[in-house]
Amino acid sequence: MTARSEQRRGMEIGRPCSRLLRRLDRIAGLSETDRTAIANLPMTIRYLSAGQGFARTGDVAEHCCVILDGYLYRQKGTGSGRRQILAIHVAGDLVDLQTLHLPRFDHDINAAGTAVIGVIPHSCFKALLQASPSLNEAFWRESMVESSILREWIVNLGQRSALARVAHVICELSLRLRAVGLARDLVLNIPWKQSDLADAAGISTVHTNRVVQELRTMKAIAWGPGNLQIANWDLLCEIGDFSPDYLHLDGYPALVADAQQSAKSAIAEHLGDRRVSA
Amino acid sequence: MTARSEQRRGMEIGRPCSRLLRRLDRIAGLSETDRTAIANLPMTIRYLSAGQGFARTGDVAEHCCVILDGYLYRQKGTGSGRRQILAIHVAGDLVDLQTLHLPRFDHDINAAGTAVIGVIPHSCFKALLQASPSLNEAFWRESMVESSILREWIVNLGQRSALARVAHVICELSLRLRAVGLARDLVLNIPWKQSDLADAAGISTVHTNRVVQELRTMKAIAWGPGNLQIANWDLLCEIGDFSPDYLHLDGYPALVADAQQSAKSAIAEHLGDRRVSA
DNA sequence: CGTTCTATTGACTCGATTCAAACTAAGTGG
DNA sequence: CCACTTAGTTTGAATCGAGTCAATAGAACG
Repeated sequence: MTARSEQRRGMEIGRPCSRLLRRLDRIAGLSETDRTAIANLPMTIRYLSAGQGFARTGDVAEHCCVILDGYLYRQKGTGSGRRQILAIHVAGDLVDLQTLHLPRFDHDINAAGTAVIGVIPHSCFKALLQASPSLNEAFWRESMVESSILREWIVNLGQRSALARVAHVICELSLRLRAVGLARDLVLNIPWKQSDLADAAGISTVHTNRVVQELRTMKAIAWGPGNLQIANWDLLCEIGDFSPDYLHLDGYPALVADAQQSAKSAIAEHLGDRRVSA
Repeated sequence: MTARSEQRRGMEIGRPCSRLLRRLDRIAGLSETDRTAIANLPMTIRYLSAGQGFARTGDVAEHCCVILDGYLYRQKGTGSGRRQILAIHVAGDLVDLQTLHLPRFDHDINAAGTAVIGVIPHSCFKALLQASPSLNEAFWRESMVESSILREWIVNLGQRSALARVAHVICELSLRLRAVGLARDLVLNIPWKQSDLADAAGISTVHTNRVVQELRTMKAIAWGPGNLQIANWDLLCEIGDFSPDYLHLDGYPALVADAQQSAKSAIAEHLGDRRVSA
């Protein structure tokens, strides 16, 4: 574990649910009661090592979890031994709301890189939902947005070229991180291998490499070890046929505009290249 | 509109929610109160002509609907003018539960062939959910199963060959129909064009045609105008890498076994003649 | 300093797309 | 009843995007 990730981690643990709160608040508008209810949820902090499994197909869940730091991803294997990444979850995401109502897992959940999660028993969650109609509503919304993202992934995998798929995944990840206050400067901290990106985009590892190189050549991204910088947000969106509607970030008025601002300064700062004004 | 579909329709309208009830009951076990509550939902019957849109991207929904007869499908277009079918809904499905919590559509919903739906105002639905915890639970489950299906589609589009994709879609459709008492004999009444199947499987129309022919040659299916017969269920499942877990049909013990039975008798009865009577 | 994991490259192959044309079935109207 | 239309299916040929296999280059690690 690097010193940097330790530091990040320490920062986060101080206010475990801050990112979750921020999001729910923007989505549904929480009352003071709701906020304290969430803050007081009995939560066990758990550290996951890189790639460690959190749930496996067939498991019966008795807990939900909040991601405090790092990434979790869902994956499913095929009969022929391939795997597909189904969803990527970032800090502040509530993973496994669905197990409240469908406790048996039909896919795996793993950590991408090291991650810190807060584990909360189902019983507490159910009590919370019954007690607060507004939280109930907020969680419904979260679930529906998750479905919406799944649908966009279907479009991505079904209709777009390899280049567009990869660009799209990066755009989404970036915007979702910014929605919880991360990656403001368009630099994403990603512990992903290219093969992970490949399994998310449904293309081979080798081809992913070629696509990444092409995105680099186009000066749309810069990919260093452990972090990925978006060098040209507009261009990346165009390549990826990305439009943020499906994320339903209604509560984030200036987020997309922000992105363009940051993109411009990022380009000015880091590259000095002017390839696109579209 | 053919005489036959009129007849089917007439049958169905008599007990509008029977398929829905059947399903919810198996999923969650309904009380008598719940059953009457659902049966008494104020519902406007609406007939959709083939291909007619029910909702369009950007619409703000004030109703949910139950499919009484026929199929509805969700679709989304890309920037380059292609479209992807995101989900297929069959009789008994509750479409748009999500709009209760996320009223703005981020995709279109259309009828495949003619369809009959029951339209129910959001307000009535919300009242229902508040009044009955068990129905609330049942609808949560329905939503979660829908998500699970979306995830399987992601796997399908991301990792499987064209042949497998098409086979998989057919397997799923067949099993979901049987779960509401339709297509018992493995003959699916489908008003689909091959181009629809193509957009669901994320492959071109021409290639879909070749795949369909291959499935025919393998004696896995027989596809006549307006109906599709599964000639060899086991084979089709194998080709499509299909395993029904993700449908969470826990309440349907003998369904899959049934399928094999019906398959055998269906083959026995119909093998040889190609235009099967529904 | 070798071991190991990941990224990169090159050559070859193959599945799937595209374009274009022919064929079929089912209306439609004279 | 037949020519005309239209929608959908089927075929063929050419092309291309992406996969596979195999080897090399770097980076990280103990």
